[in-house]
Amino acid sequence: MTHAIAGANTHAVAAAPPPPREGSIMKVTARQLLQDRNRLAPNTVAAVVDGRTVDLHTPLEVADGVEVKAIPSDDPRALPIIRHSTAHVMADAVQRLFPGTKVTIGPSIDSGFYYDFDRQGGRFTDDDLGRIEATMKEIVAADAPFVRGVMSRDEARQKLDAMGETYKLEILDGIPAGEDISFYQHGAWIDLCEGPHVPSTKFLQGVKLTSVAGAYWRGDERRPMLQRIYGTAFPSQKALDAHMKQLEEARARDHRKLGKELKLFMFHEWAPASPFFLPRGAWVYNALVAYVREQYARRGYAEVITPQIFDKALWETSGHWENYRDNMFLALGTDALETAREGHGVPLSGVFALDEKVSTALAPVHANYMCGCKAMNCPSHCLMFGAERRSYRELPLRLADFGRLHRYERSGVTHGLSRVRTFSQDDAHIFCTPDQMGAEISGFFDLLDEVYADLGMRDVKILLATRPDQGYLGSVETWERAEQILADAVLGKNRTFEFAKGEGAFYGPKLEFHVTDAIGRSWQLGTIQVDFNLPERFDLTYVGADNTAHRPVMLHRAVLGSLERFLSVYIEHTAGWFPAWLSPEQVVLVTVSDKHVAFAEDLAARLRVAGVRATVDASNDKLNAKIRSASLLRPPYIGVVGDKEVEGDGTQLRQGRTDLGFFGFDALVAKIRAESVAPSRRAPAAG
RNA sequence: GCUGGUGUAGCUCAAGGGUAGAGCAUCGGUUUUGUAAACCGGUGGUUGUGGGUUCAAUUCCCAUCGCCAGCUCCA
Repeated sequence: MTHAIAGANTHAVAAAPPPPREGSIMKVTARQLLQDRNRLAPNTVAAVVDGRTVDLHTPLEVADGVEVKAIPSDDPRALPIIRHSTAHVMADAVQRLFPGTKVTIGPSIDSGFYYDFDRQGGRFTDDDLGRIEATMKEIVAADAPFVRGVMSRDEARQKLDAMGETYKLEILDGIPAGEDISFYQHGAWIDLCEGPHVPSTKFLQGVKLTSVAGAYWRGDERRPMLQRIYGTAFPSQKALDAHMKQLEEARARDHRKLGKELKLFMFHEWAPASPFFLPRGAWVYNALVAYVREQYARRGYAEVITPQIFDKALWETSGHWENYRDNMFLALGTDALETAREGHGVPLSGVFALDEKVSTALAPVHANYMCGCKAMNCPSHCLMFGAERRSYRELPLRLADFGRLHRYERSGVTHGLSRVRTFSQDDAHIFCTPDQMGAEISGFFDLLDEVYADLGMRDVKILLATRPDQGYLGSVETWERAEQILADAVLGKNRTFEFAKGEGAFYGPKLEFHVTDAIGRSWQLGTIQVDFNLPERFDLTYVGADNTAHRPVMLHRAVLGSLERFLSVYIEHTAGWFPAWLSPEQVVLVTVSDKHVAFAEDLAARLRVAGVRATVDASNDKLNAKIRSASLLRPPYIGVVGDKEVEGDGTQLRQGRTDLGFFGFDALVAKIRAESVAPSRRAPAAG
């Protein structure tokens, strides 16, 4: 029982010893430093000492006169501390309510915190969450101070053993020799923990448990499944309320919900994770492709069209067979299927992913018959490059491809449009000389900046994803060279980047471009990857000015990435309110009464001839109802047509809930036509 | 793939061992409307699919598929 444990531990968690002084170096806590300077405020959660964020409990070795700043509870740096402490309070509550439950780890995360528990035989229900939350509130109200203590390794082991905390024992064994083995206690509850923590439980206002889910011990699917409880915490109830509102906003923008409501796309269980684009969605999709094509036309790209299904030999050459086979759909002819069926009696459909059973059944046909649906365009482009004798004068050769790709994604990972099994990308491969790489990457930055600006995506953040630990092609030296080129290109554009260690593709390092959407969430969209490997594998060469063969470099790049995934981001970014240049309809005309229908139909027809996408709602609903039902599809403009508008040959225009006033036919055409192209393509305003 | 949840009309949701109901949408009619929901009436379901238990299953059990959350994965 928790209380018995705490009783036994009272001595172990003693106050820290008085600070030893060694010359000008002393060992003191941030609390002492702040007190000495009279800067400890009632709302101080932690401190910044020497540039490091530390809690008030942990003894530090600092020099005399070190700089110390208090962190108040509403400082962003306090948030992870508050959340981590809240995780402790939750674990306390769980062990009070469910004795025998073992604790494991409970970190703070971006959206809050979680704690993983091993609860024998039991799972936590929503009711349990309510009870846990209530108990947590009691613990918070008790205003119990957090106390830090240090034990020897043997003491710690005995203690955890007595508590039956087997997972904590495993964590203890992982703590390197020489490091302090610290425990934190609040009230009667104690936990092996390195901190940091808030001074007392009263700092944990605005606490909310959000969900429960399974999670593997140490993220390893071979190890026990634990019960993870997620929650979030803020310095105040008010801040929590704001956060809950933000979540609600995100739910309201969920592209799966909007996709249905706005009739953009659908799914069917006979093609799992494969979107069907309905006419409105297909319009947006095609408009995006048209926009990118226009960009390509001005930037020297050439678009190609390539096959869907290839002999296994292609994938063996490219390395996908070895590195990516489990994610590929295989396609077989009837004869191969018959061979497999006869040999093994395994029922097969025409297209499927490779699992062990199927793999065994197919063993006899692998050699000759196996084909793969393309999961990437690059190998095709290599074949195209290699099909002719290439001159250095042709480089850089930029081959763009909107080809449809199929990737087998495991059933649990698919998600709306953002993770699907079939999609196409605004994909292109640039074949160039090593000398041209810098200029090509630089040119790509220009393209990227213009596209993101046109789409209203801000705050482009760049990550450099480096060589994975294993399963990569080529030599370490080649990788390092490529990583250097990418880093130099970013710096050459006066931009900064962060490393994403080990996150590179198996064939090369990449830059990832992350943008922030309208409600502050970050998404990876674009990427550019250096690849020395595929040209090697496909033995691609060009004839240089010196009349000898040289190996080209390949750059893989995409601006929007998967168009499907981009649409999911863009729908949520705009909440379904597409700008006129990307909206399936630009103006919906609603009539005041059916006297006006004939005029409205005529006006809409003339608008369409003039290049404006206009429709008419001629139903016999009242005007209010028509405006409402038109609004549900979120068109950029709605135009009201009544007697006055028939008279003036135009419409009373509204945008959302705003009345824009009367627009005659010519003015309306001029306005909407001007907005029918991407912002970067519009004529600059006169004057 | 794993853990848990879930699947009822086109959509959002009720009900429930004795073959299901609302609102909206759709259809028909009345109304002729001035800036976010007029009124009346009708149609619409093998309750995801396949087995099992039972006199009886949509309800209980098993399997399977889809979806949702999380884990793992994301070339």
